[in-house]
Amino acid sequence: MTFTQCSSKRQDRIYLGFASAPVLGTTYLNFCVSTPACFSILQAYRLPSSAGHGDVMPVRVLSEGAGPGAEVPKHLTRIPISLISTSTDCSNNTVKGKVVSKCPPVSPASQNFILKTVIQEDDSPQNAASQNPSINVFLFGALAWDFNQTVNQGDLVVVTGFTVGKSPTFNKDKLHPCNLQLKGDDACVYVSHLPPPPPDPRALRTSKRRSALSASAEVSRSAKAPKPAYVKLSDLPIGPVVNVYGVVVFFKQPYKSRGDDFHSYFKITDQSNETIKCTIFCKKLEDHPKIFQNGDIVRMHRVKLQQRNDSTWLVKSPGFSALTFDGGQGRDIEPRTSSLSFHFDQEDRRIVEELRSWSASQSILPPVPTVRLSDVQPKAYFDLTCQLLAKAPMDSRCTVLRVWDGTKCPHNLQKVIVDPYAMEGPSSFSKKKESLIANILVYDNHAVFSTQLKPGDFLRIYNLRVIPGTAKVQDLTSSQSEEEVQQLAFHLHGGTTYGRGIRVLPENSPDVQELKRVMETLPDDEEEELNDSDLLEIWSTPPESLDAEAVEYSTERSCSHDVQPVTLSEVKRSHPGRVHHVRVQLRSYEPSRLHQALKLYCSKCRSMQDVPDDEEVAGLFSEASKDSGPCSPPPWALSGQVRVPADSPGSPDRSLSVHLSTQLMSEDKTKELIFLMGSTLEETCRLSAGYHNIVPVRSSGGDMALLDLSAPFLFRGRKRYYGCKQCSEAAVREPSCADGLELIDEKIVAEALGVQLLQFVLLMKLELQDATDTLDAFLWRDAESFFGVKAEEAAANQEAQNIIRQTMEFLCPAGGSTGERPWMDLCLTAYGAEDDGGQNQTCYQICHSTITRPSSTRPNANPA
DNA sequence: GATTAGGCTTCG
Repeated sequence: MTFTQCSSKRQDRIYLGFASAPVLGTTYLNFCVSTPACFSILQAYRLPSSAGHGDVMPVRVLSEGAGPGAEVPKHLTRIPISLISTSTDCSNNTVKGKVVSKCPPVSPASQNFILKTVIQEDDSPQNAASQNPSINVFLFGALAWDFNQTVNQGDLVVVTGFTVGKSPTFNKDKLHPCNLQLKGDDACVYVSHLPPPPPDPRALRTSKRRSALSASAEVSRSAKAPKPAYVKLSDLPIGPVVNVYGVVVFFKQPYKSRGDDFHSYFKITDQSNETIKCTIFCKKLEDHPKIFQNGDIVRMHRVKLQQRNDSTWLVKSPGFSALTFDGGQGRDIEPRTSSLSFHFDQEDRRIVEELRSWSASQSILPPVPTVRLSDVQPKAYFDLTCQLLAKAPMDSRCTVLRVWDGTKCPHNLQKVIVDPYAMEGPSSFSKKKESLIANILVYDNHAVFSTQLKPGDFLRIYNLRVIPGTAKVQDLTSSQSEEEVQQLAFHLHGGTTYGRGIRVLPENSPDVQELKRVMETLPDDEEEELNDSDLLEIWSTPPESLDAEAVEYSTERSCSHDVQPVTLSEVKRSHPGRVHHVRVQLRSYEPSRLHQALKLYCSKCRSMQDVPDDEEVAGLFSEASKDSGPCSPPPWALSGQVRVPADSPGSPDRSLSVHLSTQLMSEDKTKELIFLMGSTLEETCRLSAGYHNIVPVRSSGGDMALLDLSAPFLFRGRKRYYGCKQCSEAAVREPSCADGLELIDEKIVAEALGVQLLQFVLLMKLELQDATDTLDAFLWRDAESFFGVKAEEAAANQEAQNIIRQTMEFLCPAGGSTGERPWMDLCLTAYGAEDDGGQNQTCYQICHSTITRPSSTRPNANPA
């Protein structure tokens, strides 16, 4: 049996409508013959008196097709839009452009219509969207009405008889400093219509799979609504609302912005070779274009080009809607949308097919990073189409997705320890299926998004990173030998760069269909029979995701509280004074240098202090030895000399003065307790090997006194004891051992000396985590039972320290991932406490909880 | 009604 632990090496740091205007009455239409350019003329001819205009108005609408055409008078000179200024001579000039937007006519005064349209130079030398000049054109009165009836987006117009005004909206729309105003007898518009699309009997067939309701909605829509015109991306005017089609060449999945909406960022291109950035904000995720991969074709209605920061962006405007199509040639043309009602006909089909074949003939798309698990390469980034089998939150920022795509990755894959209770979906699979499963750790925003995923979902995970690493594999058959094996981990880092994200694919998507076909060739889990050896393995080994040590380490609650386990977020919401049971992982802990976890605690004044380090203590000894004036020992003491062996060969032994209790002398217990004066810390430690209790003393004004209580008042073997400065009334007194049998220990000495004994405690702050939250909890009162180690022992012996260190390393492996941290069942108490600023806060303490260790690290089982 | 964000890898 082997266990693995991932220690993947960190690499270097490594987004026209038709106004339902009141009926004006009859407009008189007069048809003329078109020029080769197929122009029609819109000219005021006559308006009924009911419209409130003069009897005769120069309105004439001339339609293309059969009949005589119209010609733009030859004496008129065309001027480029870019050269229009308020000083332009209007009488003999024309302006020609494509209608890129047409607003509904408005009627500020009753029946006095105004219509705004934007025309754009269609044949200027430059082809860039921002370069093609366009201008606002305002039409008044009956001309506005006729224009609305006759002219469509995309039509080519020539206007004459205009006046040039200053554009009040130039600052906003950046279109043109001037506008054209068409009113009065001289105003005239020549129109060249876009050819109408041929009728297509298949128009409605694409909706065959849709419900009758939506199909009928389409029919009714297409019967009533005008056909939208689409603007080529190179012709996009800045400002006006337009409709567009484009091939996606870059995209990010919609993600929650810092504002209120989801944000989609993508780029589209078309046959004009213009690439346009699109940035769409929508509250609802389903309103965003459903882009699955580069090459997809997006149709957007009611968007506008906006100029900002030296660049242009396509943004949505009111009434925005989007359809998305697979961009693959020959694939079904099935619009992706959540809208029940949308217009889609043979014209759309033609546009999609044209874009597909155009895009197939170009090299506009980046290489497809979609690979299967069988083909993954270390260090690569790739898009994975897969099925989610199970998932489990690892902590508040990480979720593991257990996925498969029916192929077997030839590399070793990272194992992840998952709490079976936290797993959504099966917590184990057959051995065969298990070998096809990849554990994908998704972080941050993706972990949040993953809460919406359900086992069984088909997913595409974008920009998944393959991280090569090594795992320590312990082969128990060869006792303690460890070998390192290469393995791969899959991470979906937080953020959206390079389109990182997760998308649920619909079941009918061709990629999912393909995936299903592969999976269907594999035997079902249930069909696999368990044989004897499998059974044996199940009995004798833990689940594969647990490592060998984890089997032996476990946490237990020893309390008798009858409460159900709760999540950390629930703990945080409850009031202080309660007991909670939680199932958590250790995210981090303080102090990282474990010796700093040792504290000295006074049970009387409840103060806590750090254990002084050796340097500080040595300083106190050296200070004390300077006060070596004459000293009269107390009457109960006998004074003498003690020889301190030299610390190195060649140097002389040193003699120090000691004082002993007369009573102990009489009992021949000379080794039990000595009062030692003038020694260094080091000498005191050396002597502590031969004397059970050593109390360092000094001379103070001729009397014998204890050292400053920052130093230990007592040395007992390797243990040192400290007193509370605040609560002690220290004086050198003879310990009383009434029966003479009592062992002299720190308590007896402390009591005799009037020292309030400080207690060794372990104090740690553990950052706990579960799927819902993190929480800082103190481990203090029950720290000794948690580790099974006395704090006093930890202060004095290496073995005890090792146990604590190993336990912490097991609970929170250095450099280890969340997946490698075991789950702990803990009992927490919540209590109110004042912080340094006197503010009330809730604190948490771990209690009644124990770690049980494997035998190899149990105290005394394996003395070093 | 405005805001959000506006690509260009990596904490885990």
